[in-house]
Amino acid sequence: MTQASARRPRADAQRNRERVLEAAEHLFAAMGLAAQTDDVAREAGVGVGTVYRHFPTKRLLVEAVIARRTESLLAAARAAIHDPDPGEAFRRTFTRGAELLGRNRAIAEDVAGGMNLPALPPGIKQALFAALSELATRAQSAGQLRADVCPADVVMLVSCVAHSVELAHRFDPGLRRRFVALVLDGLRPDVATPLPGHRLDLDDLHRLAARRGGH
Amino acid sequence: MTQASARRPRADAQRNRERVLEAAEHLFAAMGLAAQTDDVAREAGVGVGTVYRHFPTKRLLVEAVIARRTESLLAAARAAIHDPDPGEAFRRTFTRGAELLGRNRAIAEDVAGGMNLPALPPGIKQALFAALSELATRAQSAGQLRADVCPADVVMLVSCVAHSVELAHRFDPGLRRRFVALVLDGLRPDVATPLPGHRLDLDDLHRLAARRGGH
DNA sequence: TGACAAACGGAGTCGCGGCTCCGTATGCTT
DNA sequence: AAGCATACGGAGCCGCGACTCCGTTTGTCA
Repeated sequence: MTQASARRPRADAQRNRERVLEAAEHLFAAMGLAAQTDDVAREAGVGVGTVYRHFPTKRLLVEAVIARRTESLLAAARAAIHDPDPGEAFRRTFTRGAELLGRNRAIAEDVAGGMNLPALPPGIKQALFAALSELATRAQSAGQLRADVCPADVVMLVSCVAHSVELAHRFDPGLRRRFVALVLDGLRPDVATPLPGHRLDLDDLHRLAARRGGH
Repeated sequence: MTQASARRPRADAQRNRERVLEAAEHLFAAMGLAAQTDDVAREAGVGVGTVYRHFPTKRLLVEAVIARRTESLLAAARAAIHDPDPGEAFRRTFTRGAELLGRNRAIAEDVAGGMNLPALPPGIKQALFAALSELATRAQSAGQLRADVCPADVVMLVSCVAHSVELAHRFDPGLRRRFVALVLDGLRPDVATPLPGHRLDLDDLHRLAARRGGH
């Protein structure tokens, strides 16, 4: 068997890794994915080489940042599943997610542009979407969410909220909140002009993504 | 005064310009703005140099294509202003616009990512947004559209529809239609949880865009 | 039909941004 | 304190895609 792991990393390495993550969080939140690795390095007071040693790819750095910023939302979403008022639980979680997106441009861009499903092993994004779907289904059973939306619609709406974050950034911060309010109104069970087309769940979404991705 | 214009351009030049436009329309519709100028040239059976002689910039080529594909929608939008049923006129025009976006990936990307307001002299995009705002206002006066949405919201919704086109392309064509239906439901006057924040009209939007653009 | 302006083609340039390489510095262990 | 693995820095590389330049071709007009 191969000589396994890992004595504890050197102190400066650990410190620098933390600095890089913090710099990346700031820059990505403020400038989105357009922030360059060199900028992150400068902000962290570190050379580019160091950034790439800790995060061999820009994508990996981005995902590390997203993971850190998303954990508590995932916890909240999972807790909300047992809320006695499923409609409210869904709306609260949806809104809270929107606010996270509003606070971090890079996460918004990532969710808007990709929601690219083959993410990290832990798969926080998938977990979040799964929890949100669960919340939606419960709200539907309670008659507090229109019955004809499906998990794929919810994912799409989240992606559109992420898109509205970019617009809000470019024009007016208020736009995002107004959009979320409009969407939630459109999701009420009483309006409900039946939606065209067919329902898709998260698995269908994965399958379709894989097919198109494979070209 | 300077020697003014323009004897008629050479026959091959005219022919090539047309070929380039047509190739660009096909490629941009199918692959979005990711289609490269070299591809357009190849598809047109022409050298890159020729493309750049007729359209000195990729952006100018894109805008020429958009202008061609958008004219008839603008005419329809303007005609709809005099429709006796303003609610229906708004919804029909909104839907028709969404379908145009669904048919042309590049236009969708352009509307989603930029809706960058300083466009060509004719300013087709502005004209379209103006007409759509007018339609919305009339629908509101007739009590067929919630009173608290404003022109900026409508522009944002269009941009989000454009975004949903990308998702539809990547996952399932049905997603766009479902999104449009959801949004139109959210715009009905009877639901109307009041929207947060303040109203913005198109001029505000221009002003804000200019301020941010100037950094 | 000759001559010349107009147009063509496409190899090459250029800027950008992600990433690598390697000579130097530094923390840890003995 | 010496030695070595680990980590650092940042100049430079490389691929990509928009755009240019110039030698060649072609339409037009006298």
